[in-house]
Amino acid sequence: MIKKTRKERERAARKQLIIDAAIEVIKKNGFESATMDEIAKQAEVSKGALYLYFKNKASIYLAISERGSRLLTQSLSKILLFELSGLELIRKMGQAYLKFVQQNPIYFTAFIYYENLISDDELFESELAAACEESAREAMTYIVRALQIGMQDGSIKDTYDPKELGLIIWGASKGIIHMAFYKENRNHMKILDDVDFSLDSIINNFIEILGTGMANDQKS
Amino acid sequence: MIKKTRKERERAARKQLIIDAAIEVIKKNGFESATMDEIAKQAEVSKGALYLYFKNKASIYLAISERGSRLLTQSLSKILLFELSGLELIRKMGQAYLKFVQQNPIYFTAFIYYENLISDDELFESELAAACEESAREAMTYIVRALQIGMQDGSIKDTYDPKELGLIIWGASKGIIHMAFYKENRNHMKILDDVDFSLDSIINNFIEILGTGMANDQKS
Amino acid sequence: MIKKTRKERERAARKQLIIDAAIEVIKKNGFESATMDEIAKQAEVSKGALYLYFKNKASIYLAISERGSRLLTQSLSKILLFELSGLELIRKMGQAYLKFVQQNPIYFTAFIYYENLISDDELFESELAAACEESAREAMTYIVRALQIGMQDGSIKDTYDPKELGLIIWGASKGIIHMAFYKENRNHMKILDDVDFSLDSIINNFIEILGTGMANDQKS
Amino acid sequence: MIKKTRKERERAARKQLIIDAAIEVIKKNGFESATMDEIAKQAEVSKGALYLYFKNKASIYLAISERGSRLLTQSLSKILLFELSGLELIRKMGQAYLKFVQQNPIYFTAFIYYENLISDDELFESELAAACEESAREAMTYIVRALQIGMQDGSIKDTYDPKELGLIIWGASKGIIHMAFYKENRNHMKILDDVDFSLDSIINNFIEILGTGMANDQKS
DNA sequence: TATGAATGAGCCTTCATTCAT
DNA sequence: TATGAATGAAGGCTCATTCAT
Repeated sequence: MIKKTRKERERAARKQLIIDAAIEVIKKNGFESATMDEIAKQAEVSKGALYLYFKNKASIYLAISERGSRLLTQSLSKILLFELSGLELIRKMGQAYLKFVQQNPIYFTAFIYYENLISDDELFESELAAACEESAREAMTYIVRALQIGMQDGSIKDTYDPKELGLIIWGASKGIIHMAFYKENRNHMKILDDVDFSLDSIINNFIEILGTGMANDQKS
Repeated sequence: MIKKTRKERERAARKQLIIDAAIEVIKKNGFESATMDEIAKQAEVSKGALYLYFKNKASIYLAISERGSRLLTQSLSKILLFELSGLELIRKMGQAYLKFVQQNPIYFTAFIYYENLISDDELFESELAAACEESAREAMTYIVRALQIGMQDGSIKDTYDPKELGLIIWGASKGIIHMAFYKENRNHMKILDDVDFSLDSIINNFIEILGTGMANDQKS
Repeated sequence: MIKKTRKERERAARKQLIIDAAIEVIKKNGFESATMDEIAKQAEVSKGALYLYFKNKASIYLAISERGSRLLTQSLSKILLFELSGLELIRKMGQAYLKFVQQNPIYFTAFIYYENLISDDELFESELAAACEESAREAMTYIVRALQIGMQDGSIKDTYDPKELGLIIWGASKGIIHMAFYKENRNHMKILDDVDFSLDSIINNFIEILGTGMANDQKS
Repeated sequence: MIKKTRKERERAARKQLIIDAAIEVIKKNGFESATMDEIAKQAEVSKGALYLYFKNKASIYLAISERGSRLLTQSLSKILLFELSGLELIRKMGQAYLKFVQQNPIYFTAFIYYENLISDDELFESELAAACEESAREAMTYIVRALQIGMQDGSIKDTYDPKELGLIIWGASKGIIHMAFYKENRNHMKILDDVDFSLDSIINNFIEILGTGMANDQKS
């Protein structure tokens, strides 16, 4: 029994090493130009071995996405442990998202690439894709939970459906962070150069706006 | 002089035809699988001619992005002509953005693809890339103008820097619309399946939240 | 001594199991697409074990041929036991050949494949190849015997050399049966579609022609 | 008009050159081990150019078969021009078949390989495959014609259906010649070593047997 | 300016065989 | 004897780009 479990562990560990290697290679040249040869070399493994652990190149990329989704979702899940108001939880989640993307830019790129990959039906029906979707749904649930908490503790309006609100926050945050991400990692996107504010400032202001609105005097 | 100008006009027209053809091809199979052969055939032009008008394949893709940026920016520019409050202008701009993406999904995909392309420095320094950036900056300016108008007419809080606020709106809208786009065009992204709300509802609510905030009773 | 013999018996038995497995795999997808992995799995044996019993993949294929040759030869050998005229024996042998191929199409395909394999000198000099050749020679001998019997009992002309005649019968039968085989097993070979006659009819007529000739009135 | 025709002629000529090259390569190492690289090198053409003229590796092989079928059929067709009895025509056709195979062994191997190739449906439905089938049918027709002539001039029994008889002759000849072919081209097939008779003798005797039968006194 | 045939580097994937355990 | 993970050479095919005409 133990023996089998050890084998499985080793196999899983090897898969992780390959994913690590793939990430390294992608960091250098991007997703499109990464080759199986390079990944194999980086992983110090034969090219054939890659196919022992992954069905094909796309599967490796999917696995990167899956790991990223999992890590991000884990990080969000821990925020719910804090004793904070719902609004504060949402704020913390936004910050966690930003931090995650800043520390793991490759995963964010993978998320974007993922959306291309799963146009392929076969891939879409794979276990890994299912895991990605499940992670995303889980992350979404944490956001909705925080919103529901906020609606109960009075920190968040209860005039919106929490699910729809969650979706809005999710999508908008992704957009903001995507923008922030490009500002930090590439030297293009000149629009961003006109504005000097730090990303943290932008994110914080974004969350504040989400909270209080940008309209003046909305009560009167 | 006139002769040369006519030649230039013809050349520009031919470029547009090639871009049209490329868009048609991409519509069928996506960016990654479009080939120069197909584009040439669709444009009813020889493959060699493609290189007479564009430096390489990436340039064609860049040109698609550029055209998309220009069209979107034009559409935003016209909104400033309306006699509306700043907040209303922003709302209208959001709706225009959504409409543009819904009617021209290919350009939106091109924007995303563009971000990949310009990792290549040589491309980044091209005229086309400059035009893209310029369009984006222009679009951004229209948003900032609308915000400034709103701050003057009192419909928008003046506690934020209009540029930063513009950036936030721009990024967040892009995120929301990206999400909406995938929900409409692909049948994956299971998170979205849990929520039934129409895109219009999501966008409108997003804009409303931007306007009024989602926090409850923040004055008291 | 006995111990060793048992080991040998077990080894031989295992070889047979592997051959069985290989045949099953080949039945599914043909010779060219059968892989050692599949054969090992089908044989419920490790891939490494395959190489304990056979030098390489070609050897397995050779072994299939060898078994086929042996079975066919056995079936021919039994015909000599009948108390029939030489001509009748030949007829019976032809029918036996047809029956064998119909019941064991895989062996027939293996014979054809075998002829490709033994282009490789190393393989050609193997024990298995020798066994194949020996079986074929044996089968040939049975045919020649039948012919000799026929020449003695007067049912077959003695104007031909029995060996040469045997060769002719052997080759021609193989051709007829090959054709018949393809007609049954594949849906191509459109020439065959123009003719409706049953295989049995063709074979029987072939044997009759061999016997009586197709020329008219050759005596007068 | 002429210009287009010339292009087409050049294209056809280039195709023939590639087929020539493929034949050369196959002569050296057999069908299975010939590679596109080698064929390209032999044809003094880039690998990519191969795919300009042929869809596939299989298509090249098919084209070899097609050329072989055409040549053989042409050679058979000319025999019908002779003023001979039907039986003599058949005999001449047999000899022509043998001569063809002796002079162009590669085509004969191609015929055998062809039967493997067209298991693939897509290939089977190709134009080239249709041409092969058509050639075979044409060859068959010539044989049947000769038989019909023989039945009219009294040189061949009219008790058989000419089509069925044609099929029998076709299949049997192929078998004999296949055997003869291996005897000449490979150094295996030890059965054949026991018999010293020349191929011509075997073929001639085969045709004679077909004509007169091997049975003694078949009238009584 | 226009053509499209030709190029050839490059990629993913397969699979027979080996070898440490 | 048995395993099966690992190897790595080999192969078919694609396609952006070039260049002779």
